[in-house]
Amino acid sequence: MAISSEPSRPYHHGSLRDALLRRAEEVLSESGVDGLSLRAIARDVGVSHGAPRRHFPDRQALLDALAEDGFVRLGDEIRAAAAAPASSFVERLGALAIVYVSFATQHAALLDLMFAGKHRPGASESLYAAAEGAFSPVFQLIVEGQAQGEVVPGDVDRVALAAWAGIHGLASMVNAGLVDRATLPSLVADAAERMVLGLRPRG
Amino acid sequence: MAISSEPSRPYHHGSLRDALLRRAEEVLSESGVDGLSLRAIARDVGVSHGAPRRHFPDRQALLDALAEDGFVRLGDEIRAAAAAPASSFVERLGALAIVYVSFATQHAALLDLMFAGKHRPGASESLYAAAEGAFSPVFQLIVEGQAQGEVVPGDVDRVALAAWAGIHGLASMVNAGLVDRATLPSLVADAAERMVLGLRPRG
DNA sequence: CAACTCTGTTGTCATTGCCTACATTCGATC
DNA sequence: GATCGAATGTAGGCAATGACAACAGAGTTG
Repeated sequence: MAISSEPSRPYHHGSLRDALLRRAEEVLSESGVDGLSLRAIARDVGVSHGAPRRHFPDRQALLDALAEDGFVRLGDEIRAAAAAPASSFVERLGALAIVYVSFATQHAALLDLMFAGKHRPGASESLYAAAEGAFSPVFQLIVEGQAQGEVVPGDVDRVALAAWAGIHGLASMVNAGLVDRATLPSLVADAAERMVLGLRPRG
Repeated sequence: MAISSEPSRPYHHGSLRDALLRRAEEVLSESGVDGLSLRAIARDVGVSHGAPRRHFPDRQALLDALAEDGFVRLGDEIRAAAAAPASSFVERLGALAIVYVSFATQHAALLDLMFAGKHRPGASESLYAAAEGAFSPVFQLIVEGQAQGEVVPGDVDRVALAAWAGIHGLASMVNAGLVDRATLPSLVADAAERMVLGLRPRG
């Protein structure tokens, strides 16, 4: 299970922080947050139990870093989907929704971490930044939609939030085990359709 | 903090299970799941650290029981809202949504527990039953709506899930701290409207 | 009253997170 | 390139925790 690497490890690992995060994420997806122990991860990586402290003041800091990393990766995927060629606004937004649900369901434990971290008072500034960065393509797309008259005008934050709630809720319910995984794709399609429908300017 | 009660406690507490659950729920809402320690709760209730084991084989069992209790109480509130006099289908369904979001946001940590438990393999049968029982009024209402032609026909589970995703997602995002609490009521109203809109037969 | 079962107590153990002192390495400055 | 301070890792210790086992009191049932 340990990330086996150089046979004779130098005193300084060189990239301990990254190694810890990598291993932590493995454990996270295999055993959930509760199964994540700093000491065990240190063992797996091959350092002493005190070493992680130099990079993460406490366990929560490690979890925050994982969450932040999660937002970054989610942001990458969303950005890629947003950049992909798409004919219509609807198609474009639908693609983002699919990417989101896909990420959320493939990294259930990580998603919990990501959304548990935001409301913690002491959460780092960079976590917030990462979260905002991840969702910025969505906001951007909605602003474009508004400009093109495809989306109801109004405060973007509010409009986006309302629209995205259905997508996030679906992902959340899948992770809770309320949804048969096989029916997920069609549900996502439905949700995306409903989202676009809900965004339409109403006469 | 402890639930002070009878001065000279008999050897047998009489209702230890309930007392533990009550105290656990207090701790849960004050300090979250991570702050919940079996030993601390036992201390608070005034029993030895081994006593809880007679009622909950391990910590997870206590959490499951909390979740189950949460579903029961949520069910009570939903049922009450469903039973309340309401003129229209729309109004009725909106009332359920409000009750749900209200419960979810007032018991954020508990909600996490409730929805984390469902996908755990070893979760007890009664937890599932409680969850289904809590949501049954929603299903029932949607079936009625379908009968009255107010709701698109089709598999109830699927329709209800799709509709409820927006509500649940909104609650989830509020708990994540993405929503200013002041704007919540109007957002819930929006979400409910969108939900009803999405349920309408199209055609 | 005697066996039996529940329920609670006490003591123990491994694990864990966090802390402090110490060791080794790296890097900047002279 | 030597020196000194900062960064990084090690070793040991501590209190708290969850799980477990052996035991004890209390109620129950024959």
